Amino acid sequence: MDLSDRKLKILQAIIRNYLETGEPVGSRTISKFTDLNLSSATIRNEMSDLEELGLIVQPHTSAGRIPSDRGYRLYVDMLMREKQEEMEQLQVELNAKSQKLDTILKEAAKLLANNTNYASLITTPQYRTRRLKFLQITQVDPENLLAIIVLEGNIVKNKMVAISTPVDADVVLRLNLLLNSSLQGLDLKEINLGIIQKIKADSSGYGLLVGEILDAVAETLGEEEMQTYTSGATNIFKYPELNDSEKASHLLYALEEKKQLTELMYSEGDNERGIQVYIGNESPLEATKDCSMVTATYHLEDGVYGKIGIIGPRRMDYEKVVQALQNLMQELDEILKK
Amino acid sequence: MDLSDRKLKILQAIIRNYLETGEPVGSRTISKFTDLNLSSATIRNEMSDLEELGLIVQPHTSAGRIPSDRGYRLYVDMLMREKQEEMEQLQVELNAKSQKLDTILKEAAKLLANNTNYASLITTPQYRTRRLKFLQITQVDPENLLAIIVLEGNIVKNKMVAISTPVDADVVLRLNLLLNSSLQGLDLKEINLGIIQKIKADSSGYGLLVGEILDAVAETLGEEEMQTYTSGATNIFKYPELNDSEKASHLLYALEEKKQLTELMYSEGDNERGIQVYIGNESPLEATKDCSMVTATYHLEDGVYGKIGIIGPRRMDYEKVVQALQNLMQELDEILKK
DNA sequence: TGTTAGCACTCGGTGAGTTTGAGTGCTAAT
DNA sequence: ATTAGCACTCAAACTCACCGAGTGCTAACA
Repeated sequence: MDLSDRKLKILQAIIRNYLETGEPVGSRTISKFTDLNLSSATIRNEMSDLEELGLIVQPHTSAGRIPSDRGYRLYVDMLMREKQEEMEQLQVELNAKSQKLDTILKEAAKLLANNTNYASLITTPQYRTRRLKFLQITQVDPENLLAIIVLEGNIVKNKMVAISTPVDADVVLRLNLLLNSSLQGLDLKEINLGIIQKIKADSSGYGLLVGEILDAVAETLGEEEMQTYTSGATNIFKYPELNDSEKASHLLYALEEKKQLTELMYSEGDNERGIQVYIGNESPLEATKDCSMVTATYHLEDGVYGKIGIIGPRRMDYEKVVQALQNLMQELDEILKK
Repeated sequence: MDLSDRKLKILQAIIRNYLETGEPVGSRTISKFTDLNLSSATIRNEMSDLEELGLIVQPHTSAGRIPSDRGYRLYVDMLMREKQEEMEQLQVELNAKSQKLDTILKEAAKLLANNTNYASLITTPQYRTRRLKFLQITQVDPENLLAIIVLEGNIVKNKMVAISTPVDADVVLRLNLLLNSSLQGLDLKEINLGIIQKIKADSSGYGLLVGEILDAVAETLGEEEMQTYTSGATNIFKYPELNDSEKASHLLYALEEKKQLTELMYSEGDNERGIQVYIGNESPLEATKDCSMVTATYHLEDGVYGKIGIIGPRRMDYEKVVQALQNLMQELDEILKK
C-alpha cells in the first residue's frame, strides 16, 4: 500500500484538527473539514489504511483517530521541508536594555513561553574555548585578595581569596605581572597542572601565595556554570492531556530540576545547527514521554553556543514553534554579537 | 461559652489528626485518639461548641470536622508559645563549599523543601545600607574599562564601561585615586547626584570620562537585584487538597513568577525579626488562599536581611516547619557571617 | 450537672445498570 | 472507485439504590 497524495492530505487534516481540539477525530469531521469532497465512508476507508500504516491510532474501538508518534513525525518532516522558504515573521522582540547575558536569556525564555503557550527553557552558552584576556589581583583588606578574571568576549569572573599571611603592595604588583605573563592568551583547557607547576617554580619565594591564588583561579574557571532558565512551566496546565497530576507533576519536576532536560538538549551532538524535534516516546526522558520537545541552537561566535527548547503536548503547533524558535535564534544572534 | 482546657485538647487532637490524614475527623476518632476517656457523644457536644466558636467547620452535614483558619491560628499561636524553649534539632546541614552567596541560598531553599516536603522560597539579602569598600578601574582593551566595585562584606560587582576615547595608563591610575578618595566608605544612598557633580568638578580635564564611569557605577549599584529562588514547587502535588489543576496551576504560577510572593514576604514591615504565619485566607494573595505560608527573616549583619518562606497546604506541620526555619536561619547566620 | 447510650437522620461515595451518541466496519448499490 | 445504509461497539453520562461515617437530639444515668 502506498502513501497517495490523498492519504497525506487526510493525515494532515487529522493532525491539524487534533492539534486544535485535542479530541480524537472521526471520519465525518474530516469529510466536512477538507475540501476533498469525499464522503465519510471513503474517508473511513482511507483512515483504515493510514492506521494500517501506523500513522494514526484509535484510542479504543469506536473512537476517532489520533496521530501516532510516527504520524506526527511525518507531519513535522513535511512541514520542515515546506516551510524552508516562506517565513512569515512572528513577533519576537527582545528588549536588550540590560547588557547582562543572563537577563537577556531569561527574558528570551519568557518571551518564547508567552508567544507559544508552551514551556520553554534556555541554557547559558558554553565558554570552554575562551581564552584568558587578563587577570588581576587586588588587595581588598589584610586577609583577602580579590582575583578578577577577564575572558575573551569580556566575560568577567571574580573570586575572593583568603590569604594566610598579609602581603604588601609591591608583591601584589609582581604577582600580577607574573600571572599575566604566564597565563594570558591561554585557553581554559590549557591552564593545567603543568603550567601551574611552572608558575609556582618561577615565583621565587611566593610559592605558597601563588599556589593559593592559582587554586582559586582554577576553581573559579572550573566552575562550569552552565545554567538553564525555564519559563512558562505552568502553561502545561492549558492542555487537558497533560493536566493530570501524575504527568504534570513529573513534567514540572523535570522543569524544576532542569538537569536531565539540559543534558538531553546537548546530547544530539551532530545536529549542532538546526532544529531538533522529539515527539513523545522518541525522547529518552521518562518525564517527557507524553510531550513533544523542540530544541534549537543559538550561536554567539565560533564554537560558543547555547540551546533553546520548548516543551509542550504532543499536539503542539509545530509550525508556530519552529517559526518562533527561528526568529528568536536570529534575534539572539543579533543582540549577542552586538 | 469559654474555651475550657478540655476543648483546647480536643481542638488540638482534631488538628493533629487532620494534619496527618487530610480527612475530616469525627467524634469517634477523637474519643479513641485522645487520652481524655470520653465517649464520642461527649466529644460531639464539645465539637458542637468548638464549631459555634468558629474554630472548626463541617465541610457538609454528616461529615467530620476540619479546622477553620481561626482554629489553625489558635493552634499555631499555642505552638509558638509552647515551643519557645524546647528545641530538638532538625537536621539542616548547609554545605558551604562554595562561597558564592546565590549558590548557598539556592541550596538552602532546596534543603528546606526536601526536609519539609513543602515548597520553599528564599530571597537574596538587601544591601541598601552597605558601604563602598573600594572601587577599581582597569583597562581591559582600548575600548573598554572594567569597573570593579567591592562593598562591605566583600560583595563584588563589576561592569564593563565602553569608553569613547582611549586613555593611557596614568590616567587610569589617577582615576582610581580620585574615585576611591571620593567614594570610599559611602553608603549606596549617599552616592547621589550631588557627590557625582562634585567629583566631576574635581576631575580637571577628564570630566567626560569620569562621567561615563560614574554613570556605569551608579547603574550597577542601582540594579537592585533582589532575587528570589524557589525549590520544591512540585511538592504541592503530594497534598490531595491542592492537587487539582485549578489550584495547582495558580500556585505554581505564583511560585514561578515569585514577584507577588516576594512582595508579601517583605510587606509585614514590623515583624522583621521572628516568624510570620499566614493561614489560608489570611494571605492577601489569591494564589495562596488555599495554602499556608510561613516566612522568616535571616540576618547577615546589621540592617542586611533576607527572607525565607515555606508554602504548603493549610494542614501544614507547623511545628516542624517553624523548627526547620529556625534551624536554617541559625545556620545561615553562621555561614554568612563567616 | 455532666456524661453516656441509643436512635433517627443526613449526605457524600460507590457501584451496578441504563442510555446516548459518536464512530467504526462491512456490504450492497451506484 | 465511491457512497449510502445499517448493525455493532464502547466510553461517557446519567440514574438509582445502598452503605456507612458522622451528626444532633433525647432520655437515662451517676
